[in-house]
Amino acid sequence: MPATPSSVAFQIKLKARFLRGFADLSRLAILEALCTGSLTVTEIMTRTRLSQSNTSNHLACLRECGLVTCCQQGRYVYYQLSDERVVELLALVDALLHDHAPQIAACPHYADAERGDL
Amino acid sequence: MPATPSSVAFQIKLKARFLRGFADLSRLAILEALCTGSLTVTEIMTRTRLSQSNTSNHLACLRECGLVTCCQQGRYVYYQLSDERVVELLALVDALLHDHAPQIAACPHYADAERGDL
DNA sequence: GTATCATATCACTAGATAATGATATAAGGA
DNA sequence: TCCTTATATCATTATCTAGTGATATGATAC
Repeated sequence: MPATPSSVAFQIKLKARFLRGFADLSRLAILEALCTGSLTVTEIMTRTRLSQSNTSNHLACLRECGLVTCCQQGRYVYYQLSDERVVELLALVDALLHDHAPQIAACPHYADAERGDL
Repeated sequence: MPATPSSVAFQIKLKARFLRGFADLSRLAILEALCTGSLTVTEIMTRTRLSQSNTSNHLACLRECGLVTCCQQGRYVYYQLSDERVVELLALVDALLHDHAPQIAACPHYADAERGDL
């Protein structure tokens, strides 16, 4: 089944990729930080406590998938969300999460599962 | 930084997990299929073209994270979305995707990147 | 022009996770 | 009861991807 650009399969593939932008702890932390406005890479690093190269790699990923945009000013690069609907989406997830949090917290299928902190 | 249940870090972790439910090609295909109504496991298998055990494993994942619910009827198990807001969320992603599809399609950071089908 | 700061790039590795295959369970139907 | 169908479980494997460390680039300050 080679996915052609217009096929349903291809659309779902794109959607999965897009959602993967949100589905990582580090990238999500970056996106949440950017919800309050634009930040430099260093500011993002300190807020998320990610290493420099890790932050930069994730930002590249988010940039290439169109979730964030950036503009250089002097030696600083400011990043911001590319679309206000990203905030909307995160808010919707929050609302959904509110009702399902206990189940998700208890889900054993994740490597980051920590029974201890519940 | 041990994430306590109430901490911001913990909330982001839960959110990332929740979003991972959507961020896989197979699970997303299952969720999309269920947007039209409840289906048996076999029906899901044929629509998504996933193997039996793979389908079952993903359904377990979705079930445990509260994204779908199921009810057994005879020897069939019917699955459905647990919350209409899941449909809403997928629609919002569609809208966002509409504007960012070319970028995402061209993003080289994914293993499933197929330059050929663009 | 040299040192330093801010950021990007990239190969590599460790760790996470999706897919497979074998097996188990449980409900009808013959 | 035995066979088949529908689904679940689980260990193993194959694959993917996040994180690291080294290095590169480019801007400003001295």
